[in-house]
Amino acid sequence: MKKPDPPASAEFRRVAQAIRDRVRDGTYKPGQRLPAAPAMAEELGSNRSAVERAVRVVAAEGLLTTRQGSGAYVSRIIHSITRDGTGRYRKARREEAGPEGVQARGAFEAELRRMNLVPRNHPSVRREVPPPQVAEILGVDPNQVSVVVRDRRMYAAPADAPPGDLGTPVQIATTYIPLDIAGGTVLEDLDTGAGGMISRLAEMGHTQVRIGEKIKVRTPTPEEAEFLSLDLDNRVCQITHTAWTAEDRAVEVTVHILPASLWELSYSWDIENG
Amino acid sequence: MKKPDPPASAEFRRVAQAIRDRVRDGTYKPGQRLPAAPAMAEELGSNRSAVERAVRVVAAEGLLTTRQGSGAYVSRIIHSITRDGTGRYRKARREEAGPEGVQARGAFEAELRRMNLVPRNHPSVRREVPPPQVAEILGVDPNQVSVVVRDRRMYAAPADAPPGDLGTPVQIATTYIPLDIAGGTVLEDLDTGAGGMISRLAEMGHTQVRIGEKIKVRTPTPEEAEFLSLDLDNRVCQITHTAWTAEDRAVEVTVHILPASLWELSYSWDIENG
DNA sequence: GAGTGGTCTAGACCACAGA
DNA sequence: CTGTGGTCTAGACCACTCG
Repeated sequence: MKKPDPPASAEFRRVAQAIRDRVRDGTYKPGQRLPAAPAMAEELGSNRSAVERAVRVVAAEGLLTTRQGSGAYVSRIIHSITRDGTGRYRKARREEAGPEGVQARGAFEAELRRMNLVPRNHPSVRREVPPPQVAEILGVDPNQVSVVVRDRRMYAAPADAPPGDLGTPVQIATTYIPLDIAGGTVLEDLDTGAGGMISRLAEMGHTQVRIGEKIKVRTPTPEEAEFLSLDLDNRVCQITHTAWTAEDRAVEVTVHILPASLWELSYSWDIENG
Repeated sequence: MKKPDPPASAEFRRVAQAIRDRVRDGTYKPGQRLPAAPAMAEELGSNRSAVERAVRVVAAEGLLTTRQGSGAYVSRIIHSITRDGTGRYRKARREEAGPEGVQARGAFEAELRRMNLVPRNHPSVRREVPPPQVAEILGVDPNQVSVVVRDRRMYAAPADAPPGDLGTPVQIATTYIPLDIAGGTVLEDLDTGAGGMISRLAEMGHTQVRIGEKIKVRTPTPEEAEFLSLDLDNRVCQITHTAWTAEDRAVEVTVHILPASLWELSYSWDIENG
């Protein structure tokens, strides 16, 4: 049954909306493969080009992921995960956190459990030449190996997934600490112990008293797109997180890369009335 | 001089990068019209379809704006404006703020001035039935006219622009206040006086002591796209800002809609070490 | 009315996935 | 090897802007 009648203004948007609707109402379920483009074109009374373009649009919004040669799939996570920026920095919460520190746990984990998912982590540690903006914040040499880099790739896996299944990549968190602070300490170990980095830094005399976060929305780099299985025209939130000591020294910078469609960011604070 | 040699994987991406480069290096200046698609195709050794698609991609990133029948233009603002979420809520700053309150002034204005721009404002006030999520936060009836709505459309104009030229739309801010608080008060006037809404609310016994903001990145609605002159596949940040009193009553919700490519968000706070 | 971007069509080739 | 998405091509029509 063709449908050539309407003046066809923005046919691909009509198809895109049909796809969104089917994802939202569960006709297409998370993880499921969509019908091939020609089939869907037939079904919707359209043509392959329009369907391809529609899929591109919806994929850029984060609802679909395409894999060349294989098909278009509904994203496994189609609702937002909340990242509570401020709430995580309370001592009570920090003490109950696991080895990988505050960021990986607490609210984030609870958030995922509500979706029947569990967090997985792939940490790594190395020494490196810092990116220029990070070097500037930390006040270290941008041309030398002057920072310890703690890299965490974070996933969300179905609660019943086998240990080998990492699940969906949801975040890249890269922490930079000046080499003269972290070099040769437990901060170069994968496991930093109870309370994580923040507690260790405090024990070394670098107690954090103030946090700043800057948020920028942009397209992912090819590497980010690859790891997060995003299209190049998706969007990521880049959060540059900086921790200062009472002496106003920046002791830690963490850059978080989050698929923008996957997350909701939350901050809260008291007003100074003095 | 054609360039048909390379296997042409993602020709439109090559063209898109060429356009980005020319915007970044000033070959195409802010506000300037780009060459027509066929001309640009010739110049870059490409074809109209590839150029159109490339323009679409770069426009979705916020660097270009297209006007059907007229042309593609470099966006007037191609660098980020910073919105400091937390810094604006200090009493010192509030007292020096103008009539439209904290949000419209302070850091935002300073930020713009550095780009040789000045803020312009189009406020309006009315009573309305609140959107469901707002009604839930404020605890008011979602089916009745139960809130006062203060709407501000914000622009950035060149410093030397005539008064008639509003400049580039940069933000929509919609504030909702329960009718039983704001009804019949100065909060229904366009000008709320020195210190703005926050000070007036405090004087009425609704002192704000805690702020929460939730940030979501999404595609704009057609109406938002229209006002902000965005394409439908751009992105906006939707910031839902809530203010609570000491009695834990939400007295004000403001929804900010910002073109994501135009803004950088910033938050900072002290860590509780108690 | 001429020029512009927006869209659609139809067909073609490629790279990749997976049986 | 077949089917898939990704892309390119070339031409066509439309809606809109602007002189």
